[in-house]
Amino acid sequence: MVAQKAKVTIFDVAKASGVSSSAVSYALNGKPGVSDATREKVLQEARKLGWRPNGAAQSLAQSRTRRIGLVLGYDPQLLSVEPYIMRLISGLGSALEERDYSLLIRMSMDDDDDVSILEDWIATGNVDALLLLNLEIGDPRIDLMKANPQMPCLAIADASLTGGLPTLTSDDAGASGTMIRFLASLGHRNIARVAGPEELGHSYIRDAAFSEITTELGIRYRCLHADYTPESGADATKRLLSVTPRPTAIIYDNDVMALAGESVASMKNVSVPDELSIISWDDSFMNVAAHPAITALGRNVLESGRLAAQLMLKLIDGEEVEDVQEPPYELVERDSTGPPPRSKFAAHSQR
Amino acid sequence: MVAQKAKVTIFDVAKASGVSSSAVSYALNGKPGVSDATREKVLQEARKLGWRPNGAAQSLAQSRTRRIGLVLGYDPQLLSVEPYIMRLISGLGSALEERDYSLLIRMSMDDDDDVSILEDWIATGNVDALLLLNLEIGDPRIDLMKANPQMPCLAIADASLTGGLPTLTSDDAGASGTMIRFLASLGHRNIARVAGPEELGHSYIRDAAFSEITTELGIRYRCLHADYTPESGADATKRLLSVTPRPTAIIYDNDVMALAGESVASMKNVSVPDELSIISWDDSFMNVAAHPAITALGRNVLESGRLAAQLMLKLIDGEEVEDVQEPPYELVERDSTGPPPRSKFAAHSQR
DNA sequence: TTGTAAGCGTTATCAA
DNA sequence: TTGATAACGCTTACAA
Repeated sequence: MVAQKAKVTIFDVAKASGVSSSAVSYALNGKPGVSDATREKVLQEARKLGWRPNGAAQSLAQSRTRRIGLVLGYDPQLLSVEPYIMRLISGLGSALEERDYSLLIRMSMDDDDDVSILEDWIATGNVDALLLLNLEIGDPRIDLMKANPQMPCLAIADASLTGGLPTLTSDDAGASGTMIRFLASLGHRNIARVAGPEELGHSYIRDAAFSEITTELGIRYRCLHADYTPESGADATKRLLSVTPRPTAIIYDNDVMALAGESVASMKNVSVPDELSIISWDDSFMNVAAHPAITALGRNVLESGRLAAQLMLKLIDGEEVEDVQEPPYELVERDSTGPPPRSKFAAHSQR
Repeated sequence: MVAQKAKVTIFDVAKASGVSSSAVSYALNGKPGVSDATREKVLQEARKLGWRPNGAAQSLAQSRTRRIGLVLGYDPQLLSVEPYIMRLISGLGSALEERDYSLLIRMSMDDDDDVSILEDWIATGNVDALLLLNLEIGDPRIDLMKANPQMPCLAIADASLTGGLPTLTSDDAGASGTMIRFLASLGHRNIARVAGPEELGHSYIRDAAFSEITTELGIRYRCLHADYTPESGADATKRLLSVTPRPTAIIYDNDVMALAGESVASMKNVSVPDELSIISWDDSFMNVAAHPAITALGRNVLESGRLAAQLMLKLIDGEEVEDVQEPPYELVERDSTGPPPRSKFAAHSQR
């Protein structure tokens, strides 16, 4: 009842209950091997003494830590620009909580660091499973995990990037199609995209999908790579708005760049959505707060996090895990999208 | 060199080096008690075998986990709206990394949960120190920590809320003064504030400071409490814009609400900054991306995180820690602030 | 300088 | 159903 100052161990509980430490262990863990009477007695004494299992001892004995490891790339800019990570952590955390697991986080300063932290965790047994994010093409982490198949590991990425590791796949290609077709259905035939950094795995997937689908639909498409910051988004937008014929719609790979793009349009007196449609990849409060509110491709990141946690727990339990698809993207139509300016003539009206 | 499948222990290293396990331990930990020759030999064999200390065993033997605990309130909305937490985590993580510490995170679903997670960590010894955020007035966590003085604990909050616990104080009162005086110097005599939830400790501090300072300066001040979401920010803005005489400047307690407020102004054809000045408390990419770009009160949250980490490490080392001040807020002037509309007449022009 | 052995607090095996 | 007792892998006091 009362929290004890001195640590109370199972031996204290054993003495108080008048039984051995092993009986106590069985009783406290709900395992067979003790009579109901002593079990009752032990539980009572344990509660009375305020006993709680020592984490390190438990980990040592069971080689199980009840922790899941996540290495975050140290890029304060990216980390704070992207609501994604925090939402993912929320989802992970809430699902882990249900199983009394916690999330162990370390920060890597560069890619080598990233790998060595993972190596450390694998070797020291400090976590029960690993979650891999932001895989790049030919990512060294994949080889590392293949060399250590005993460590459960889940990747969140397009399956083409994960080399056969258990994967929670994001449908970036499908989402690309959704957006292009949405714009096409509004009448747009000349669209542009302000993408994220080229070396990121999902940028690569998106790049490929966009090229393919726009070609297929006979839509003019132009892509500029930026770095997710408002400055880079504004910059790319300025360049795109000076191209002739000017694209009638721009898709931004994140919300900050979309907002920055909308600001540029406003400054240049390019009316949104009358003269220019804007879509943001990944939805957030920013899109709602903007004026006009920005149409966005949203996904339930929280649910992704929960799903990822559940899959890792399965892996830890030794179950087979098939690749699972993230909750699908959904287009949230707001006020920043509309038909292109009088289709045919738009291309001529500016020179 | 090559990663081993089977776990290699100090006994393996001992056998390979032809010495005892304790000699190995001394050698590997750089402690005196072994000759340079054997130390050399042991280090060499350890590397050859790919030995790494087992985390659980080390924790058990030293009662030291090299982990710091952080409980996050599960409010996906707040967590993702606020770049603050992610930036703080980045700062914490980077400083902890330098000392090979990691961050253990759990998610609490409500206040009771919060306390019981902390209790659990204290009792099971799963972390070496705790970081407390978002303290409320009369927060139960303070009593908990006072009842367990053996657990190092740092609070990030105004010192008036932390009941004597080691504290990294944020100067919310001072910051309030900075903003009010800035607006006053521009000529504003009628300002409003869209605040965060009333029950939050720092809202309370800000509320008090604002009332006091505006009274002192003879400035008309009105405050509406919202909940950090764009909807609530937009709502509050609408109400404030319909008050007579209309405030000539609005301060928002976070950036999302500031952006939403700016959108409302734009919709109502209230020109920013000509007719209305806007300031955001806490700076982020949103403010830069907005149009007009939003003047904001920024602070180096990353540095706060690093500072907090260093203080906790000191506490863990048993050093005394005096209360420390967070890096100061700084006003970043952008395009959303300016003098009020022809002072005297502004109040009359609307009825 | 070195090795032996006793913790650290559990879990789990094996006789009794 | 019980209670010794041996892991788990490391640190460290104490002997040699």
